[in-house]
Amino acid sequence: MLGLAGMGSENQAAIPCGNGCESSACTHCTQRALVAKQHLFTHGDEQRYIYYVHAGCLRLYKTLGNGRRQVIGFSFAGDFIGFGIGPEFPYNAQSIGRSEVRCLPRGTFHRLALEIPRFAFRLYEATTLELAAAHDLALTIGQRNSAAAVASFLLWLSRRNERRGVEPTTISLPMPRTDIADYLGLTGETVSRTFTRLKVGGLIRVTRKRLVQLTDLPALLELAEGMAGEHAGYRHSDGPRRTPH
Amino acid sequence: MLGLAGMGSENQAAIPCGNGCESSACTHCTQRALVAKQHLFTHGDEQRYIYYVHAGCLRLYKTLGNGRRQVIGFSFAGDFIGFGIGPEFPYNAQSIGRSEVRCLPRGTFHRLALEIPRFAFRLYEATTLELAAAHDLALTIGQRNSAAAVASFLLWLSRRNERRGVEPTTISLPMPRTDIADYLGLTGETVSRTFTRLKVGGLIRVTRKRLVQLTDLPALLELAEGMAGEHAGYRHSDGPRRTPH
DNA sequence: CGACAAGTTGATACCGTTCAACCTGCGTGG
DNA sequence: CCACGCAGGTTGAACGGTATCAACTTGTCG
Repeated sequence: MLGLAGMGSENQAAIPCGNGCESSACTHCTQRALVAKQHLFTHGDEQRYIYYVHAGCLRLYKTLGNGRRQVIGFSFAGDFIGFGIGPEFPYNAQSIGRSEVRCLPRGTFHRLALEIPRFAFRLYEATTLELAAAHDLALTIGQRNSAAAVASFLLWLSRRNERRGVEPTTISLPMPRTDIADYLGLTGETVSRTFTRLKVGGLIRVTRKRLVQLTDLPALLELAEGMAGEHAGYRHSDGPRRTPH
Repeated sequence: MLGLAGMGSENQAAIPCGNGCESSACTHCTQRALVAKQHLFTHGDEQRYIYYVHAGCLRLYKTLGNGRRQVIGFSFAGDFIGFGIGPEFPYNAQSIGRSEVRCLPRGTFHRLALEIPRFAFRLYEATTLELAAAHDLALTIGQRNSAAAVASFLLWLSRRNERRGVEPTTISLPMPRTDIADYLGLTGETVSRTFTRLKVGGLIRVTRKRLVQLTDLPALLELAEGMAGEHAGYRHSDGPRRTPH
């Protein structure tokens, strides 16, 4: 019903729009193609549409007055962007490479929500999943060290693959290192260094810079929880420490 | 209508329950009194109720395998706790001091949502506000240094006061320093040091440890945005630096 | 009052940042 | 087709903000 079937991502709300976006909400939708680094919208823009990513990948981010940037999420094909009720977008959405989005007029979207309870309930559900993802992000940024943060990032993408029936140990990273860094509250250099340490530790294998193979999932899981045991491949530097961070 | 009037907090969804919780959702609600440090629920508990904080203050937090804790929010009187659709709570809710909550059976809550579109839409709105707060938290933890983080925390409480018609320059902190620390991704010691630096800088005045007066809002706003100008009271240590953090 | 939790302050260590140099890969245009 | 250019990525050295550990002070509640 409604063409809003299930959820896909835990990061961006994902309500697959059926085969080709033929849901009732999509009746009057327009398309938009974006080139690399082009913004779909920026912080403060009037919220006119809710977007559905048909192809490509976007980064969602907020900035501070001094220019520092926090990536708050990535939107992949099949994800929705722009749930929210304020008059303006509270963050920026920018295409990473080339991408294609469908624009659903906010008005009809919300009218449907008020007419059809199940529809509104689905919006509630979807937002709830995004909220859980945002809480996980806070946990990662605030409490995980660089290794744990990168590990949990990779595992997140792995679980995402799994949910979509894709091989969960081979991961493609559409985004540059700096995006991963600004997502995890680190710098590009630190992310790069962490990748190589995971690599020499035998936990991952990197090919073509945007392709990663997870070769030791149990170790990655332990790392992500901050339980960097002595047994497995990865050891932080030299000598054990009390409480790393 | 419905007894669900407006929003109160940007942190926890706040739909004031009217005067005394006489909304239709509250028809069969039960009460629960909590003492200091008592948990309302913990991570993994079955989600049976949605809670309404009638008095007191709770901390919501998640933990890592190694024991590190991330506070993801504070729930004050008038806030709701426990929106979400999964079978289990994805975080812990613990009373800070003494508090009192009303328990709304999740089933009737969701049944109402499916029967009454406006109700479901309100849930969607409320969750959306929580999501924005979670994104702000990620920005704070990931990109603000300790001074900026504490400043934005105080300003958040100030705005909260303002919205409730309370004096926005006098702030009470029901939570201990360690909670603020785990909320901002810092340690209690760092929070304490930051408070005293703000104090000697003349930006705040601290009385009785849980009461703060904001004596220089413009400077706090600049600090929170990372634009620690040379003019105002607060200067980080000695000598200017390129990009602090 | 007395005990214990919470908060402050100090000394030191270190993880991640910063700055810088270099490498790599890919798209563009001569 | 190769040369060039440049963004993205890696690696190194040094600095510094924050964590850690520890001692002490303050506040609070029974």
